[in-house]
Amino acid sequence: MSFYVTTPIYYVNAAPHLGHAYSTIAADVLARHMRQRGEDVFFLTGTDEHGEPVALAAEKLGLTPQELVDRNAPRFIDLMPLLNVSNDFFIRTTDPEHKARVQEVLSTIRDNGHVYEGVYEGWYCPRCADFKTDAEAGEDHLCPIHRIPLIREKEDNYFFRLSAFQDELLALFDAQPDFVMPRHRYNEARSFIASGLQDVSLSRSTLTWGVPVPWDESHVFYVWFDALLNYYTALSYARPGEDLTERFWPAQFHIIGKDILKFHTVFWPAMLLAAGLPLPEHVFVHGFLLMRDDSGEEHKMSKSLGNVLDPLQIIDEFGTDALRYYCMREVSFGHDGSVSAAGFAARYESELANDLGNLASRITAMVVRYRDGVVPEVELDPELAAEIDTAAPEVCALLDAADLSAALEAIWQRVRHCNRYVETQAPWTLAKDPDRAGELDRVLASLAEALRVIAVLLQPWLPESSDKLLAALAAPEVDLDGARMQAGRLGTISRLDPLFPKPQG
RNA sequence: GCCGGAGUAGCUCAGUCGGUUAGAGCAGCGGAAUCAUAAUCCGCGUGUCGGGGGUUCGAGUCCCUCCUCCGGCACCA
Repeated sequence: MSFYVTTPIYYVNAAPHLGHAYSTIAADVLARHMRQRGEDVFFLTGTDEHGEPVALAAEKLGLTPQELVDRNAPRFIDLMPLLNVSNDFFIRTTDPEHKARVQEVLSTIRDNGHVYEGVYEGWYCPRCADFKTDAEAGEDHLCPIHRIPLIREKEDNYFFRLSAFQDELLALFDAQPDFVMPRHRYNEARSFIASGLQDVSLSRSTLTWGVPVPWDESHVFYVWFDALLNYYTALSYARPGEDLTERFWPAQFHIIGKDILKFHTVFWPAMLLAAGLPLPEHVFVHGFLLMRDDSGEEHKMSKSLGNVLDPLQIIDEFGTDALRYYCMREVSFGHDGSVSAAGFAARYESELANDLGNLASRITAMVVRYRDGVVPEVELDPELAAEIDTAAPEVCALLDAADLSAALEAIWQRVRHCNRYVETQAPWTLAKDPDRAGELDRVLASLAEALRVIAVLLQPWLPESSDKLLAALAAPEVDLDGARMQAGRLGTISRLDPLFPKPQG
């Protein structure tokens, strides 16, 4: 089966921050997991490069918009290997293939009768050269930036007949209760639709930085229509000479943040309906990571506070896996949650270093010490096997629902279980009594195998550490079929350097 | 204002269709062990499950009401 998962495309105007990393890591965990299951996976991320903010920023810097995006896009492209993200393609909405495809799809929507010419009327700031929302204009109709009076202006626009899709969207939501996840986001989206949909502008005539409207070159498409289509257009040109659309469309999961819910759960399905294209299966809306400073105050992430938990610094000091783990572990996926430097340090030390790192360390050390690294070929402890073997199906079920944090917790329960098993079996005691060599064989073999299974299960979250662990066990297979006791072959075990070394001091 | 979510141990949270003495992790206190990155394991909680009322043999779980916090109520990407 095919599995297509996407991240939002990131607006090139901002510098990459933890929020970008969060969405991307989440999608990567899903992609990696599905590959382990043998699915035909395509994982897309990219940058959103059109629209007014880019045009304005470029002007300020004395650059063309294209120069600006060419300068900024690499910051996001380079972020992917840094996070050890396994995306299959990186789309830029300035790609000529994307633009051509956007024009095609939107022309189809027009041919299908869902576009009309109209007049957009709103509060306009001559200094910003832009319309303000009613909320921004406020009751006094002043520009929130310049504090000057706004002018009631009109602009010729093409409109998308969003209102015509209200009933179809409601029917979609009723028929597919998991179209938007988690449930509270589904409610939010549905109530927005039920409250009544208005038509939306599809084009801008005051702006030139965008995809030209093919039937009227004096307009460019409003950036959201161009941006959303990336999920669809990318498949047509990601592989030169090959169109992957048939193979991967529709997507199984769009992973997005809650700030762009409306566009992905209302506009996007309506556009696809208008174009006669199949709809994605799930839009998963995650929450925000709130920064907690030393005084315990919570803040939404921003550039000025970005240094409270700097992802690049974490990667630098503790490695990519530590960042990936912390993001997926600390915050229940789908909810907002607090992150902090102190929280990171606590989880790194107690969970990565002490629970997992030390477990790997003690098991490999004992097999080397007591059996020269050779895992005895004996019957495994059925009780431990039963505990370990229930993990893979549990993880699969949880990840089918994109519950990334619960799945990780399910694995961690096995990590803790293994540490308890070591204590209750006390292999060091067995080792002192030659008559109990058989018992020791069984304990060591069971633990080594359990550790292998855990390493396979953790691969989507901790790809680097999982590889190291499996290398030390001389059992490199990561297919999920192997995530059962005695489903893999262990080679001669070698000593393992600490997976998560503690900072000195 | 309207709609939706949340309020459970010091902290972060789990509690599926209402059913046995309400759970986990962390932090704290006490102990055991020594294979291991001094890591691990065991034991220890008088929690008004936000307040009040109701339904029920039985409610954290359902209904009503009140309080507090958060989100949405559209063209900022």
